[in-house]
Amino acid sequence: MGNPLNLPFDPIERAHDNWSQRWGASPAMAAVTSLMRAQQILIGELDGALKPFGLTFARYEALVLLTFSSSGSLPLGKIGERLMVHPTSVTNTIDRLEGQGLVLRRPNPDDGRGVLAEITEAGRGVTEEATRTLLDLDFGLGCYSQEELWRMHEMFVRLRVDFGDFPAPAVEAVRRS
Amino acid sequence: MGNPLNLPFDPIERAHDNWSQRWGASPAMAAVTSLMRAQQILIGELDGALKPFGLTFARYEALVLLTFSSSGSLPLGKIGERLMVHPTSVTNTIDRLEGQGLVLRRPNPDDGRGVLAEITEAGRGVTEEATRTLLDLDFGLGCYSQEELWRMHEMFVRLRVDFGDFPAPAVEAVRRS
DNA sequence: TTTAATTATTAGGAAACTTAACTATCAGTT
DNA sequence: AACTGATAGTTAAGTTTCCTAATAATTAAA
Repeated sequence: MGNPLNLPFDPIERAHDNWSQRWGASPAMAAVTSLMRAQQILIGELDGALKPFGLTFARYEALVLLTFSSSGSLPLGKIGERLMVHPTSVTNTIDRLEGQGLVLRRPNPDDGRGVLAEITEAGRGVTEEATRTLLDLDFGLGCYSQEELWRMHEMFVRLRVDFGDFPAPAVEAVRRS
Repeated sequence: MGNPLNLPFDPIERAHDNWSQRWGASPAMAAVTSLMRAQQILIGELDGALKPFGLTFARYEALVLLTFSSSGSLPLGKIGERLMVHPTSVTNTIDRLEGQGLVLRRPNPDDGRGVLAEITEAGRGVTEEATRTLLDLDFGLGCYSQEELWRMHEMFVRLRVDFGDFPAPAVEAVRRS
């Protein structure tokens, strides 16, 4: 359902109009509904673009994260923390990437309980190609200007801080607005 | 993973900083990543709030849609169209709601192939209660002002139009900004 | 040192999406 | 009137991500 709908009207606008008559205008209801749809569209777009590489956006993010590490490897727990996904999802993600030869598991020398995921050369290659593809796509957000994108990002920072992802950033970090 | 992360830093900001060093600043990358996280937080919040009613946000939306209809019933296909979900997901959603006694299936008198989902009295009651709960929650968006929420909504309208959900709205529809 | 916490995996299940095949029925054409 | 093609809904199999809970191994703290 990431596909074009081609409806003659905006179903969210119409839902909100009906909603207003019973419960009063709720910009929050309109915003949350259209945010959900936007996410659905974008994940469809990104996953579609990554399909030729055998990747999903989640798996792509894991690969990119590994390339950021100087050793090319990270404990699985760290990966989950950084990507904000559940430990069982990390296991699954790394399972797949390992099966594709883009990553390999090694015991963590610093922690006998732990496991490192290490990106392979093939993994690095795929990451580069996939990144070029996504950049060409503007990550699906080509209809926005740079300024709008930063504004959107900062809008979400507020939400994420509010829900306890991390402490409110220092003021200088909001310079780009 | 809709839970608070309580990290000492913003993992998305950090990822973007690393990203910038290799591929250059990409506000689109930052925006899409934080949008995904925002969606994850919000769906967790909404589903959590609806759990006491035995609902998910998707099932709640289906109920609300039915209450909007004068007859309290709609063909399943229409439901999928309005909620922008896949036909097989509609079948599943209505299966669940029917199992809970909130909805019942009837043959569509106007189309021998079709099926109507009709909301029950129990369904109407649950919808009212659930709605009050979500309104109290501001749909998880309590950290924004009304103006910001409309701006956010309109931002997503642009994306949705761009991806062919529906034709660009007339200018008067953007009056609230 | 005993206890408690952490790391990762496994298993079972929910929810939503995808593709594909299938039944019925409708609608347009010849 | 019959044939063809499209539509409505279901079913099935498989993917993804989440959840809870249990487990084994190891580490850290009391």
